[in-house]
Amino acid sequence: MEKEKFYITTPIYYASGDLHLGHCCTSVYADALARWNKMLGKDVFFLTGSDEHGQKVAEKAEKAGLSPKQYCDELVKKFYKLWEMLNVKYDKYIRTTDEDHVATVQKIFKKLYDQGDIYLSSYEGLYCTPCESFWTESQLVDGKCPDCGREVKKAKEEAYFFRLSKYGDKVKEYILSHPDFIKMESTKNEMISFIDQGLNDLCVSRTSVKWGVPVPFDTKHTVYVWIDALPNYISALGYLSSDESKFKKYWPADVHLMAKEIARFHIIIWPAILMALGLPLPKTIHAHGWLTQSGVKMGKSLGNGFNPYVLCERYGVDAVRYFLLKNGPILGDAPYDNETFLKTINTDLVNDLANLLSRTSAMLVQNFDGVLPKLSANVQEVDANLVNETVEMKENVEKLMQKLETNNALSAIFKVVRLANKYIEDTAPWKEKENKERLGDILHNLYFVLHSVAVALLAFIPETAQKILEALDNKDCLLETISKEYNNKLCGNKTQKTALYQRLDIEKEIKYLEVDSVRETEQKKEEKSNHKPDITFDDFEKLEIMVGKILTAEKVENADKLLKFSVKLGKETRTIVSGVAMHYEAEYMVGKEVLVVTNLAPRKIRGIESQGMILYAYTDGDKEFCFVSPEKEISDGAFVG
RNA sequence: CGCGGGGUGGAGCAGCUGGCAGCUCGUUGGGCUCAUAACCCAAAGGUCACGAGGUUCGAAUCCCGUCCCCGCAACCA
Repeated sequence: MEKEKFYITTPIYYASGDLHLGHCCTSVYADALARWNKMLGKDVFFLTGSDEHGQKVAEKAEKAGLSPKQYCDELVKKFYKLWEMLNVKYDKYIRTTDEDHVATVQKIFKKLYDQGDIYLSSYEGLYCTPCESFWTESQLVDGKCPDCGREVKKAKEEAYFFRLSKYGDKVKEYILSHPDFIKMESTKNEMISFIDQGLNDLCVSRTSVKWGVPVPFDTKHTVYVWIDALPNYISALGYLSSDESKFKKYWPADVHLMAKEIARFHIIIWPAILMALGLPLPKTIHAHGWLTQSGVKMGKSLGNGFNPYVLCERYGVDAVRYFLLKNGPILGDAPYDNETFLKTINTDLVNDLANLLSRTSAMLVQNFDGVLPKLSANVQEVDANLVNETVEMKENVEKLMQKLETNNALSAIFKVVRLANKYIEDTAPWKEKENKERLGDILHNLYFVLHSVAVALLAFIPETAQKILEALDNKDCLLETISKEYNNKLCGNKTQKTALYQRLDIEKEIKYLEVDSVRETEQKKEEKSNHKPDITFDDFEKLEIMVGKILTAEKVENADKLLKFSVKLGKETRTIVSGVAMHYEAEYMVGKEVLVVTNLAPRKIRGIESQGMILYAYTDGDKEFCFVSPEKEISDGAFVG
């Protein structure tokens, strides 16, 4: 009989910078699910990889003085290293620069074009010639290119489009008729309402981006991310290649795992592409939440991602894996902070698990020279309860893993660890030194629990689980061993006294980690402190800055951030709109003296003409923010220079 | 009326296909000595945002209204 298959994927991470703890969360999560399903005897295929095309990668490479491919090659080495470090054991690592992937993408593109699902049209927007970039109205700064500050002009670019609009209803219908398709109810609602807003056809090629897969029949275009990155899930299996055996075996995917910000692409665009190709859709898409710090998403763009390399090196892989699988954002968002991380490790892994092994192994060594005695026939109620709970644990974990809930599965396992610690209190083995049979039974049952727990943990924290099995001198690692029958026949293994983890000095470690993150943010600051280019005195002279007195202030309707001021500047009074509603109450501003740039070209904001700009002082991300006032009261209309 | 998520003991969360309010940490008191100052027990602590609102024999859980937080969108000279 053929084995049941299980195909699980992570997203292919974008190769434009280092990975952070959030990426680790997805990958470790996927790894645990893959390992678990292997233990269930399934034929598992676990795919991960990297997305290496696009403008951003090309730019990064240029800055580093490398070709895009060289740049990716270097960066991807770090990715490999991270997954190796975290014991993420994938079956295939796909890179979008792989030749066979490129070939598949081109075939897909052609196929969709030939059948009319991709068509040539034009993309209209505002174009900056030197930067070779299109911008939308709202991206412009001062009506000019946000990158270089130069004029943009309306331009049309020839581009290929995918008929997404044609598939919206079908995708929606599919979502509604397949309750397991999207794990998270909230995500499901969001996606449906997104579809209901109406879908536009999707631009799937660029002529302005050179670093990408060339459109096979029109090579001045490159394939844009949708048709390049998303099909990795099937190109990795050899779809449309000379050998489709893997594709036939593993597709459709059982689980696509990802963080929620890319849910939309996987739930709407990807299924539409698959439908166009006439392929079955993945069974489950699970878009998990984010690790957050004080409510903010943790990521490289914010410069506050905690360094997974540091955490692994100092506390061990399994500490990180355990934390991510237990406290990570398996469903909604989850807060991360160093203290919670350290406490979780100390409490669960050290105090509960490692200590259980320590005390059990110590007693076995002291009283039986480590050799596990046979179970007697005198089973007491406490014994039976403990064994039953352990066997039940296996069933619970199986159910929870079926639902992809590693956090609850781990809770179920550690519940048994606690029960075992309690069992020791209840049976007080140290009082049974004279009664070898009873003492033997107690330790035997504890041994069984430890063994069962270790087996159950193999998917989650494999290194630790393996160490426990070694300490127990036991090589059986099948889930079937978590049973009464197995317990009954256990005996003879020679346990060694083992300390799995050292207790962490939390205060000391917090300091260590803080120092580390301070170091990191300082580096980031330095990188960011690029000053603007020098200007001449003449340039400066062009500015007219005056002291103004705020006469009235009110909130602008339908805009969260805007306040509308009337500002007295000597004889004249002007209307100025400013984006500070998040920082100041309107009433508070009335009567204040502020500095105003008075010769800035007027601009309409939300229908109101703003005739100048009020100056503010602020730090990165507006963490500190204030307006600038003269040191003492001075007549409004006074010049600043 | 833009879209969406959320408001549960000091902290972080679960419960939300309705039936005595639960978990981890923290706090207080006690126990044990096999174990890594670990482990075990007990206690305190919540009118489950608000509405003397609706449905129901019964609501944290379903419906309605209000307030507040957080994302996205809009907007930021």
